[in-house]
Amino acid sequence: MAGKGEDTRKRILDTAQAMILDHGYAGVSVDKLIKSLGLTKGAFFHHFKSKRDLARTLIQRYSDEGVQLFRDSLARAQKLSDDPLQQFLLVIGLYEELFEGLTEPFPGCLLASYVYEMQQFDEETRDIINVEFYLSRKELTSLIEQIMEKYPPNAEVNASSLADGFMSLFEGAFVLSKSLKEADITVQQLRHYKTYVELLFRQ
Amino acid sequence: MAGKGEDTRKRILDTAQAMILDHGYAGVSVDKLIKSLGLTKGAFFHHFKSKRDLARTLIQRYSDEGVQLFRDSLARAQKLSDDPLQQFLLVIGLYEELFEGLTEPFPGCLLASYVYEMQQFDEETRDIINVEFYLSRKELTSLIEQIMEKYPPNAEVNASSLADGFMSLFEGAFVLSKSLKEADITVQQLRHYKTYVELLFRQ
DNA sequence: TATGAAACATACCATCCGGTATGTAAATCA
DNA sequence: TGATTTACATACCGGATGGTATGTTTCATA
Repeated sequence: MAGKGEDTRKRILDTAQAMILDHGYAGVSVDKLIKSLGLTKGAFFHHFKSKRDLARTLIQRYSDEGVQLFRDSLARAQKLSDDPLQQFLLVIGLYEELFEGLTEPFPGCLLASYVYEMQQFDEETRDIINVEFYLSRKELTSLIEQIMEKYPPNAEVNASSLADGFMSLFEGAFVLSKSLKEADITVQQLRHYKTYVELLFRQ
Repeated sequence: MAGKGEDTRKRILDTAQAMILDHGYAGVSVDKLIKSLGLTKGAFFHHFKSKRDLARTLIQRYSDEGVQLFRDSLARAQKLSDDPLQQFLLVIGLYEELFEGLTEPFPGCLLASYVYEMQQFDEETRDIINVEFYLSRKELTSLIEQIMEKYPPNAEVNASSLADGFMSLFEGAFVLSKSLKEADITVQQLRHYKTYVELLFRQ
């Protein structure tokens, strides 16, 4: 059971994240944030000791959710197949499902938003972003290496850069999607990535 | 011959662009900008009637340069080959060359930087970004359609989403590159894209 | 060499910014 | 029930912000 305090804290985080993806971190003042929440400064600084504290908490939450989503997806895929290639294709399919239903463009990636304002943040906050990308790369690379051992690729490719390609896909698709206001760009790029993997490892 | 005024104007634009890619648009105050340039407010507001004016001028210049680069690359490729597939592969190769020599990560794409602060800008500025993506997509799609007519693809793909993939590649690679401070991510992703195109259209 | 415009510099302003100090109602619990 | 903590609200502060008004210097040109 979440108390009222935790509920308000979550409301602040959710609203802040949505606003930051549209205005940027520096573009979201504490005043504007609390006004759109119907709160006061007292409330905000009760839950977060500074704006930097909010920024750090926010990106940590976002990063944790991202890692969790990937691990859950992989776990589901591993239950459905023992073959690493099939597992990877299933994971891609699960991400497709996530973005298939959207009528509006995905609001964007908070990591990318931070990356383009990197100097606004302290080292601890910047490190959270780094760790997220390193961790995702590591786990994805491990899966792709299993695939490459079993299926010799039809072109000279490198496992970790193929993993980077998967992460990069979302970052790129989100930017185009946000600007062009087209909801289906991410799904289309996921399908291209899936096709690429199939063409690479198909005998 | 550029007078001293035009030179200062260019210096402001160049410095502003570099700073915005690190701090975000809202994170670069006019004060900080002129301080790092060794100028005064009088100088800045002589060259730009407002900060918004700087933002608009900056993104227009960046967009124009991007379109120009693509058209130049395509023109060079067309001189080297009559085949649309070879032309596309050559264009990708030319972009590879551009990013091959870098020792530091590419500072990022100003369009993406703006996209993640979209609400900071007026409609005219937002439109410049839109037009850039639409135009690039259109010209790239046209080339890919020529390829598809001549070479039936080995998988069911769509020309415009494949074009989106090329633009998306840079946006994604820049984000990873900036965060991980690895200079070669963009080149690696360009090589993957080239491999994908080859696998798609190879008989 | 006089003149006007371009290219800056200086001083100032209203507003907004993150942050603090203090107060208070409500929930928790010994 | 009394004491303490949690969860807010109010009022205020010093500094930064974008922008303006008013200079001064440089420089081409007539």
